[in-house]
Amino acid sequence: MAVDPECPVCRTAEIVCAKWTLLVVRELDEGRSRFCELERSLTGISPRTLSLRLRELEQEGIVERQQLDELPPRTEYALTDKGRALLPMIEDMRCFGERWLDCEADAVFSSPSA
Amino acid sequence: MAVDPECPVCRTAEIVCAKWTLLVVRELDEGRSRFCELERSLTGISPRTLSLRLRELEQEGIVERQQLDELPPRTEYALTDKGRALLPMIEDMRCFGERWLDCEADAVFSSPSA
DNA sequence: CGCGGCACTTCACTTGGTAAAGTGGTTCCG
DNA sequence: CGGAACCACTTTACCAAGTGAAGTGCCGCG
Repeated sequence: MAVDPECPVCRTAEIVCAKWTLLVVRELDEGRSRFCELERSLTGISPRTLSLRLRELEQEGIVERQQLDELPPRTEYALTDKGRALLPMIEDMRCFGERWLDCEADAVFSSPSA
Repeated sequence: MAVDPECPVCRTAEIVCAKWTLLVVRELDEGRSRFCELERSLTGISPRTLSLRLRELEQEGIVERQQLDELPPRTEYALTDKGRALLPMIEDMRCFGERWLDCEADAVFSSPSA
């Protein structure tokens, strides 16, 4: 590719700048969630992309996949500590958006998680 | 696209997640710079992409273009206040990279290929 | 037994970034 | 004075990543 693989900013950017990544992290911060739940919250994401993203994030150790073997078998996803370490960026982005972009400051999404 | 245009995180993500954006912002934080200088610092960027990115960032009010009409006419780019408001994110990303990715903490740029 | 949900995958298409080359202006050098 | 080189890009052709729509295999439900 071209950007320095030694550079922490570049490396982080490659992870978090993939489309939807930050949004799934934010969604998962609200609590563990299943594929179809994420699909519903992230309106517009294609299942293919969600699947890819989840897999990448799992590989990176940012989310944890848990196969509950109930019947029918459910799959749940949750943030790891590493994943939670991304939250400050999301917070910064929210601040930036609220201050500099004309966003509804409170249209964060549904749910101010208790 | 699909992501909520009201959501400050989504809006900000759309801007900063375009490839190279954060890197040009970081570069510009070092001081105003010219096209070819940026081209050299951001090893691997194509002039087309740099041109596009600079234009977008200018439109967003994140960088300022200054045509000095010396001869030959030089063009300089610099961060605006809005642009500087992105720096905390970059800082967060550096922290994340240093803590969670195996990056040389100080190899910010040129690899010390001794 | 057919319908619907879940967790995906496959396919065809569009969009965004890339590499390589080109453009039109300038100054530098012999 | 001619040619090489620099600057700030643009143009072209190409490729990879994301999209929308549909499909798959598995299950449980009425």
